[in-house]
Amino acid sequence: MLYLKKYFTEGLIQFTILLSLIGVRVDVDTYLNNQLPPLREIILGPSSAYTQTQFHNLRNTLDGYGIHPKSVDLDHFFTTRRLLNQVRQLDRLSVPSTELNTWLVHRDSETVVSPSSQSGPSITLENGAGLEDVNNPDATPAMRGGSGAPESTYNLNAADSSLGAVAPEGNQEQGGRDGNDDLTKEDIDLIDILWRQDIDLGAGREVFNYSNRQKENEEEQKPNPHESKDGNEEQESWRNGVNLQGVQPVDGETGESIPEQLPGIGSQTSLSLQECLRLLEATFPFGEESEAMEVNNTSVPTNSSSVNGTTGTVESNTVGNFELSTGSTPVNQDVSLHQASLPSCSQDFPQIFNPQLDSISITPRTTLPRLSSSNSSNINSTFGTTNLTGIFLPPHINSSSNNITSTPILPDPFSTLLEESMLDEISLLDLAMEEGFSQAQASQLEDELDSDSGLSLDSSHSPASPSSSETSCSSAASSSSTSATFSEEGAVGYSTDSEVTTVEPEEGAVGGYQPGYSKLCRMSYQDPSQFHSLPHLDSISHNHTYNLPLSSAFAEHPELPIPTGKKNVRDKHNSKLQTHQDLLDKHASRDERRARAMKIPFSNEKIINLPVEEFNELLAKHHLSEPQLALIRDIRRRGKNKMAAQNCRKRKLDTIINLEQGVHDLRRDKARLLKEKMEFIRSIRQMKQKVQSLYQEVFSQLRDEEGRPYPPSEYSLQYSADGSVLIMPRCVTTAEQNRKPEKKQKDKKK
DNA sequence: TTCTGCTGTCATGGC
DNA sequence: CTGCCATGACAGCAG
Repeated sequence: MLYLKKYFTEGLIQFTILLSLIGVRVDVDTYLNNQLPPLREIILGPSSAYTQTQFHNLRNTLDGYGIHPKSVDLDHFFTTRRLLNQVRQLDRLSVPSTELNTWLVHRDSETVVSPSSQSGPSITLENGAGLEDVNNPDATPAMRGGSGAPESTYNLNAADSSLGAVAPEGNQEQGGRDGNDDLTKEDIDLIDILWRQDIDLGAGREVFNYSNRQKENEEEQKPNPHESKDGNEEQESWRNGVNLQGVQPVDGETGESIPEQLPGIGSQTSLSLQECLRLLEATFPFGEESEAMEVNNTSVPTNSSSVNGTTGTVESNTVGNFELSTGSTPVNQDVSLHQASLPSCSQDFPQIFNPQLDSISITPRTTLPRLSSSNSSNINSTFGTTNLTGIFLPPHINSSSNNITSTPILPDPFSTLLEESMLDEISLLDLAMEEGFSQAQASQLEDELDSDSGLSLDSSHSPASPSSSETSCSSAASSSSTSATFSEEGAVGYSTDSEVTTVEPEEGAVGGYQPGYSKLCRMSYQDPSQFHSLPHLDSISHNHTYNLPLSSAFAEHPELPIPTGKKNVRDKHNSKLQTHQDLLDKHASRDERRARAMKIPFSNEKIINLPVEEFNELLAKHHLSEPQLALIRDIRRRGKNKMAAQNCRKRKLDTIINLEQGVHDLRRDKARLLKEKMEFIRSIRQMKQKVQSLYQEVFSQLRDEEGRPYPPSEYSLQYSADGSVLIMPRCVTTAEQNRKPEKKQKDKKK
């Protein structure tokens, strides 16, 4: 059965790891508690029968933060709950599951199964018990468990029971189990928020690494449950040794020793870690006692030492929360799972628990300490919770909790949470904006594509970019294997047409079908491949009347086949061309036929494109009648006007395209500016947050002549221009905002 | 048949 | 004044 469990558990773990890798959070807690009794049975073992009640108990404990029903702290508890709910409502942060999380789960399950785990609890219990007794005189007998074992022991049992380990003391679990779910989620949210906040505040990654190292150390340190059974004394001695060392946790980032004030947060976390480790060891007896003694000597002593040194017996020590050393502060005694779950608040928490802090601004802080105190009584439940949380919490949470000591600055947690939520909103806005921007870009791209399909084609021919148009046209002309001779004509307006015209023989008799070529140029823009298919020109339906040398030539030499026939020879669509030529002739004939009718001796092309001087010479050469001259002038006028109209239309298109481009650029700039704006807003908020935290910190440390803290409701800090900070009554501040109060002035360096 | 786009043409104005 | 160009407006044609 054990093997089956092990394999099954391993499979689940692997599956969970995969899920975590792809970002899916696996709420094992839920499944274990509610959904899969068989699974739980398999993983946790037959002892899970106990666990149900234990889970209930645990849940209760979590909800109540381990507060005894009769405890006066229930008020605080509800307050905390309310605040937490509010925070949750502000922003629900989904905690991503990670590998670490999965492993923790696995370990727990294994631990439960393994008989050693059962024995293990006793060991831990002893350690914790001693501490617990000392620290938590408040603990009710019921909480401690019917066994009468020390609280620590009880806690351990509870934790184990939560895991499915045998927990004969049902009483203990009552406090803790039920609340686990809710608290765990809340804690997760808080932890995640705080963790992010730490990151935002610049907490070094090494901090987390440090915590991780501690975790690992703890894992390694954790002797096998079996051994722990027998070696409870060893652990205690180990811890004692740690205490003797008096090593304080060191901020991984700053290298400074971390204040020991941290309440039970760390302890809780550590407890969960230890339990997890212990369970893991139980499952996978990789950890040798010797290896654990090495690890303990190194990492463990650091945290616990400080604790013991101050308070003498701190749950955290018992729990093995090395990171959080609360020894010096009386708060140390208060250990709450919540706080334990709260990751990166380490530095702030001292402030939080600092009684000097003004109640107004630090309402959350006050609540938290209270919670911790209340929890102190229900350490057992806390531990149970811790197990769940620690096990199921995402790795970063754990790391963050471990890192609490190392985190540099932690402002008011709730304000931080609020700030974070706001920041998240901003980030969401940013994302939305970015998305909008991307969408806008996409739409613009679509527009551009559309314009390319339509306008841009023309744009290439636009007068504004005559070069391009010309180039394209020239390319088209070149593709048509004709050398541009239009220069001879003295190109006018768009070279496109003129160049195209050059395709024809100089006389232009052979089909100076300019419009068609212009169209060709456009088509070439649309699809360059069409350059090779010049014959398509023949298929151009539009008839462009007068400059058509074709028609003129045809008119002049009716007997000759239509000049376009040259191209048509290559063309496969002769019949089509024939029809088209008919149409061309038909349409072109208007001025052409007139010219024919009037016996005009030269082509319309010359009439239109020749420079004025040459044109006049041409006219002078031939003795033309007045009607002929009038017709020629009309032809020239219309021809030029036609080109002018084409140029004009091209310019229009080009203008439109330019405007579109300008709109695109403006939109892009707008999006960029908005993004920058949001970034500035975010940075400003962060600065405000920091300033607020500093304000609170400074204010909380201020004392009057009698050493009493200033009530924040009556006094406030004012910043002077020279950088000094003044504390002055609020009434004065409000009434005499502009006047510099000469009241109490205390320079605060900051 | 209607709509739309393209083209040619005319009228006008400016240079 | 003439020539050229630009442009709006209109009409015709074709898809």
